[in-house]
Amino acid sequence: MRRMTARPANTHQARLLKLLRDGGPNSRAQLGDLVDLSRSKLAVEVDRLLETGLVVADGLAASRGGRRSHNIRLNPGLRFLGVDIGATSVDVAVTNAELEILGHLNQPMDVREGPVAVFEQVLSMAAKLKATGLAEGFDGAGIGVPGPVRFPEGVPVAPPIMPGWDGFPVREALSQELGCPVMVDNDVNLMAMGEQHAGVARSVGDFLCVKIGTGIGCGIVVGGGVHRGVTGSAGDIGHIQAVPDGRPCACGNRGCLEAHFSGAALARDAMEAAQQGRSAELVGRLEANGTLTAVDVAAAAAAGDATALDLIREGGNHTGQVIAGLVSFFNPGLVVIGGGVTGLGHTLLAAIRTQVYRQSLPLATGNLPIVLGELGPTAGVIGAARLISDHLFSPA
Amino acid sequence: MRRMTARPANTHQARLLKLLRDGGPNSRAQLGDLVDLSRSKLAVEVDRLLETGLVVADGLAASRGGRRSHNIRLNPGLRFLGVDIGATSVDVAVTNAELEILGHLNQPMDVREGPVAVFEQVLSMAAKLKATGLAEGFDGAGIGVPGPVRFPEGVPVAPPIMPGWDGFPVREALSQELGCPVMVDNDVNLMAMGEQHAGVARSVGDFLCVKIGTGIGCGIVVGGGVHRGVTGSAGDIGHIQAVPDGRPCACGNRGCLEAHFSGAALARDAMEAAQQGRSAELVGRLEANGTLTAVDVAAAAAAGDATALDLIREGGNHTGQVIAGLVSFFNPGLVVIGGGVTGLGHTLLAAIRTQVYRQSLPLATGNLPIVLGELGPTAGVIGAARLISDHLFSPA
DNA sequence: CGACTTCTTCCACTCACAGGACAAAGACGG
DNA sequence: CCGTCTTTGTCCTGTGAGTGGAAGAAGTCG
Repeated sequence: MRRMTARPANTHQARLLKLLRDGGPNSRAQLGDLVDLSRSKLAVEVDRLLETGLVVADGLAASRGGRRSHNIRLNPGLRFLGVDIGATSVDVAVTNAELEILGHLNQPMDVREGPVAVFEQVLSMAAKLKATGLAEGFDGAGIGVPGPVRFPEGVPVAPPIMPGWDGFPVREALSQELGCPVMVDNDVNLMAMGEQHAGVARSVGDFLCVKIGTGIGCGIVVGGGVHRGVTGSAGDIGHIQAVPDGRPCACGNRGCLEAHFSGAALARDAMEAAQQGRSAELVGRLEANGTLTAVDVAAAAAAGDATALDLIREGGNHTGQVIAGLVSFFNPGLVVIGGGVTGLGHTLLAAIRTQVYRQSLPLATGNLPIVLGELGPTAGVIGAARLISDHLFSPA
Repeated sequence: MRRMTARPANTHQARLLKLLRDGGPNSRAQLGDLVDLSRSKLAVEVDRLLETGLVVADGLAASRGGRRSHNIRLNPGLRFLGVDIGATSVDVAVTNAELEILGHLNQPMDVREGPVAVFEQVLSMAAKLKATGLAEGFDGAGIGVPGPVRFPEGVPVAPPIMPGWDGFPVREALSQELGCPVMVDNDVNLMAMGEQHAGVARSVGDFLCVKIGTGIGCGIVVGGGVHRGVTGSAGDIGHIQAVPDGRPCACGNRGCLEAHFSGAALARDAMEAAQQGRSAELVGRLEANGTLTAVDVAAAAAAGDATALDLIREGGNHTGQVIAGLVSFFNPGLVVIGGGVTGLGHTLLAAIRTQVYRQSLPLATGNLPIVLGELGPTAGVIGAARLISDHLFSPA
């Protein structure tokens, strides 16, 4: 199949495409109700979109009491590739133009192996998805990396946990390999966009999305759009001081949030507790696997292990304290907690909530939901697909 | 003089008005270079603006090598009132349409006397300014209050330091009294707008403006616009925890930034130091005045008093620590420090800078200026004038 | 089967705007 | 002082976007 290179010619077409993406197939008549255009104008723009092949006619809609309207949908052959590169694993998914996931692969991998090795992996995963017949090619790809990105160019800048990626032309390289447009962003921002598109943050204009994985980051959505900051490092809350004169952190300071709570810190704490014999549950798991990760802590907590619960609670307290500050500062309408450690679930959430509700002022917390992300590991890839579709569904 | 009630009829007119406000009088020809409009279109819109009286012709411009162009300027009779209600004083200023201050009054006053008393004061100050012949009436007024505001309605909500103002219809009441449109905002947001319009933040799209007065607040500018948060309490950083288990704060928590550093806290610390005889300078000032304020500390520091300098440094450290967190989170392009205690000047600034540059990551601080505000006590009133002019110079 | 709805297309009309032609006003060299 | 060139302002017409009415197409419902 030939890939679509068409782009909407004007804002009306862009608007229609986004309506069809977010609301699914729709009849011409209903589209007319949604956009404020005359029937004639609407017909012209829809016809042009049909010509470009971006949308297709799709039978007749149910009658609303008179003549039946024709259905319109985004071309069902359109395919986006969503890539979410985490610190320790890679997610690749294929979506249709409505950003529904058609196929999804996950593979453990260390980003520190460098861009070349990771790209090889990503491309082979993409090829595997293609081989299942889900796609014959991609109309666009979004990719998230665990570090700051100079957004317009799609290039990571000074990423602490992924040395070797600094300045690597991710966007250009991937675009070359895949032969389609590519957009690059921080993985946390993509998670926020994912939850905004298809998760708990639908219809919220200002919210924070805290991702607790190997590190800790925060997606900031202001007025419906992601705030990236002047150098692309906005949301980098892992190195906010949570404990004065606390533990040393890889960044050179002491007491950073990330040093006290994150997937990595939690694993370290669990190892320590096990070695000191403070938890039979953790000792057992250490002996079984030879090492411990955040997943083990989650399992131990689920089994009622007091030490594991304490670790999670303490981490939640630290995280909650930092979030409380951000809530006072930013006054969001929603806080989403996500990332690899959501398995820690309600113990973590409860600790965070307690801190935030205690420390922030009532006006800011009064009507502030603090919830777990809804999409789990798919948030990132959906956000990635959303990123590239936002780009492609905008006038050239 | 009859007041202008006209508003721009379309975005082109709004654009022209803002250009004339921010860039001063200009020739028709130069305006043509600045806005991307055909000469015919420009002429039509300028003519319409002349008809409404919002702008006036103003002689001939210098020749650019051919026929001389006609100058256009905002009606020099337009008058805006800028009101900045602080915790302990009130500023009222009259500006022309270019937001230049024509007259400015400042009066000590406690907001806790309530809205009725404060309004009486404000109106009498406005009348005094009118009496000097600066204005015969006002075309609009902006007003800042030291607490959260439900912006669209112009009503304070749950303001901690100004009980009695909760829900008071500031906008409506003042509009009634003055007979002109009024907009209300948080005083810190107005300070940010002031520095953005005429101060250090010109041409910066994303910045933070930290105001240290009786309390501490922070104006947040994102993409050129003020971020107010979902309940209007964004920027309320005074109650972020700066010292775990620190001093008790009026809000019920412990260790809030405001409890450790602010005009009020500084005065208290100085009193304590004087009573313990730790500083001859402060003791002298206490005996002379019967009490001590932040101004005394500033004076003592300027005289080289070690205790005063220590107090300022310690406060700066706490403030800097909080700001460091915000910088990591928000990644601004500039941080402005302002408010009543700018008299503490470079001692304070140095302490803040040290903390921020030490604690935040290089990518965020690499090219981040941290500077004192340029406008001092006029930032608020200029911001207030800017607020209402933005409103009036937008299509109705 | 006929009256009423709803949807789509067609067409004439309005309106915003661009851009060229031309006149007005000044600069500048001779 | 005069002619030529440049810049500015005005007038006018062409074009393309967009609206809204009319009429036809397709259905529903009693």
